[in-house]
Amino acid sequence: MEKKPPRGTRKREVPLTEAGIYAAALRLIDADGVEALTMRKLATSLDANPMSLYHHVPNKDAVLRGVARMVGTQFRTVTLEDAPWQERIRLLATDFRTLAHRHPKLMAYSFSHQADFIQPEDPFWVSLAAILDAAGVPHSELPQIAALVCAVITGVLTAELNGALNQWSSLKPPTVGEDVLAPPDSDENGVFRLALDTIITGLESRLATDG
Amino acid sequence: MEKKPPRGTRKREVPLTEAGIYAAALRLIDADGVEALTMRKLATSLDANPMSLYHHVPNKDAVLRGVARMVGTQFRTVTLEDAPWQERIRLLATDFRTLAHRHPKLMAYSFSHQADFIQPEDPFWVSLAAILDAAGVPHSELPQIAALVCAVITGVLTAELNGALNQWSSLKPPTVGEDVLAPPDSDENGVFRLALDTIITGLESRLATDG
DNA sequence: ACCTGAACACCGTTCAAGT
DNA sequence: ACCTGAACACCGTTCAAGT
Repeated sequence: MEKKPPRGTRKREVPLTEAGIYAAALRLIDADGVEALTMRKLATSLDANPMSLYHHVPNKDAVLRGVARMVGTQFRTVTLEDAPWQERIRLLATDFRTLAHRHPKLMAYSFSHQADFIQPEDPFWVSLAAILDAAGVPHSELPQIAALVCAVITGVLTAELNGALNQWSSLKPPTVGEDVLAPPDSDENGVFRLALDTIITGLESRLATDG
Repeated sequence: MEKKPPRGTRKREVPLTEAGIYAAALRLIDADGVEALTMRKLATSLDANPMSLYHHVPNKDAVLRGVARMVGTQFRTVTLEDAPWQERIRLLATDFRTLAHRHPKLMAYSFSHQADFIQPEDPFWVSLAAILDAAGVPHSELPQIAALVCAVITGVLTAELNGALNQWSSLKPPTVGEDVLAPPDSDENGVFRLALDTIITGLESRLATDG
């Protein structure tokens, strides 16, 4: 048996690195939320002195941006060149949703606080542009249409992640009196798919009248 | 000329009240953002001791919720019973957008942090439910459809308020090389209206196939 | 009833000093 | 080059004491 060094002086097995700091921050965020992340707690979780972090990262905001970028990089989707664009956009959206569900606290934060979370070189944006192009969206309209799709997807996901979607869809229609109460946990999958189908149908009809 | 009392002991003309605290908080939020709001600064702006606030308000979170509720109460929209539901939903959305533009920092915060920001008795929700009912949405689907409309509107507004919409819609399509850069400030009005039109069209076609 | 000063347990970050 | 302790300028909130 080795003797454990006294608490607080235990040596790190791994040297402090930028990537290691982001990974530890992500663990804390997944567990307790972005607002509970503290440079001091982050350092403690790495067995480091709080001030040591500042040799690898300029400040807390950079940590949050770094974590968001790291997670964004993990996004993967398969490209189905031959499938209809409706199917492809559905797949893209659900793949993105899967990532959002893996790190809900971080993603909810990123959607609302980091306007540059989705970048032009990101696979999400590249795929989206390719799909809309394949669907026949004119180049002149493509940025606006892509922006609208992004906004709708992140908007519905935000509402889902923070519970608003669930609350709204359990409200009974206020005009009638004899309805039963909605089930305690209404189907969020359903509302997400509904939103997706609705904008896809809307885009379909826009493309039909254009061409 | 009256002699001003020395700095820091100037007497309040108005006694401290819950509503007065919310109003002062809103002024600070409009000016500097939610994250800059501090119980201590809030007290200073009211010429009060920081601790005096706690006799009218339980804590900072209650202040934020109170401010959000106060602003939410200000929402007004006219009811055009006779207009087609497409027109009515457009008007409801733009009225809501007007309110969001009046207090962008607070609304962006509320959308992402307060799942219960839109409540069942709020005029926004009541109007939305009435319009969808008039449009012929079956009662059984109404909560889900209303939730989807809420999520899309708040989602697009969030993206607009935090600048993401503008950034996304200025990205040039990544596949082509010879495009000119998008104009520095692309038309957000346009993207908002585009999103609105797209979900309205999507809903239209869903209602058509239902009936 | 309403207000207040002191205090507690935290923050992020700077800086001079150590190895 | 990397780490660290002390310190600074803040936070939200509790509590005992004042009027």
